[in-house]
Amino acid sequence: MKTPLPTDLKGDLDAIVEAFLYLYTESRRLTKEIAARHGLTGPQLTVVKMLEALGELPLSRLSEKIRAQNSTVTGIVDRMEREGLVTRARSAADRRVVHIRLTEKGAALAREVQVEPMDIFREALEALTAEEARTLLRTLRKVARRVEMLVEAATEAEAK
Amino acid sequence: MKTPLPTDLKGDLDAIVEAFLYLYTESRRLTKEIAARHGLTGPQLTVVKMLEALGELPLSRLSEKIRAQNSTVTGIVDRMEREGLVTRARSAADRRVVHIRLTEKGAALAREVQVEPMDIFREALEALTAEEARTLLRTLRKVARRVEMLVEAATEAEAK
DNA sequence: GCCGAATGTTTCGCACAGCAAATTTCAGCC
DNA sequence: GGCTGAAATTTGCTGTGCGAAACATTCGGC
Repeated sequence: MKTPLPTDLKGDLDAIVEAFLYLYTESRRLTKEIAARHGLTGPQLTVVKMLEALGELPLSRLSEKIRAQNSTVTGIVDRMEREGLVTRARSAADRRVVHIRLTEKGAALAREVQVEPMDIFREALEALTAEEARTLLRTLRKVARRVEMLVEAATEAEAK
Repeated sequence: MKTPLPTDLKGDLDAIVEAFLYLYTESRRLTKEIAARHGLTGPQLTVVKMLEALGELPLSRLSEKIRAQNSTVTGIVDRMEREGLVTRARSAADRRVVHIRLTEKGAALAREVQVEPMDIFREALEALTAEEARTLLRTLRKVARRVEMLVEAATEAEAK
């Protein structure tokens, strides 16, 4: 710690966590609302946008991207396929893998929903000055690096 | 804008969103993992810690705190009551309201799980200087206010 | 003191998310 | 060919989450 000032740093940290949680849950709630307006659920909107950005993807790749298990994603894709939003196609190169791709209907929907997840958050960020944004980014990155370290330490401790 | 530098502000904002999401999902994943280690789910751990900090709470108050509907919280409390972690008690003052309180078992569990939700995030925040923390807080608050405004604007537009 | 509105909670029905374990199909290797 | 491991799916289960409706209670007004 460079500046040990123990003033009411603790209070500040609590407040940061609170603000952070507010921002996240609110952004997420809105995303869900937008998704619902188009007959989608939150995760489904995420998938649609992911596929729009990256083109077709093996299911496993998709699972990694949205941080879920294959079996979970299988279910999500099932429901989306049922709605005619995506198609499955076995890979010619490796017939174990299944490529997920947007249908025309899915692609149209993706274009229609111009809002990306977390968009309201992004929009709110525009109230910041460039200076503030840069500082915020630097700070968040610092915190992120620290989280990474803590995570590593934790997983190592587990592999005791 | 004090510093109009429109350099690659957009890129910065994207990076902020990314870092933000990383921090959230990672913190949440860890919280869930810790909760699971003690036979709890994520929301249940949140409730336990909330009650530990605030004492008994009306169910509605609890719902607000964890940002969920009453009907959702009823379910969560049901399961926790089944496990003997909390009790319900009708208020004497207003017999409509139900106070949720930790049982001895619940309180013991709360003491045992010293980690609060988002704790790893909080821990990572300690890598910041007091100065940085204060700036971060100020910036997040600003963004939060902006989100609030956007939310209000959106809900008003809906009530057209 | 009664009535209608408001408040707090629960019930019900529903759909999705999410996981683990077991299974199937396939690729690559010896 | 037989083995091992990877990719995806199936199955079975639990929890989350919501909205609508039901219910009890309280409160405000008259």
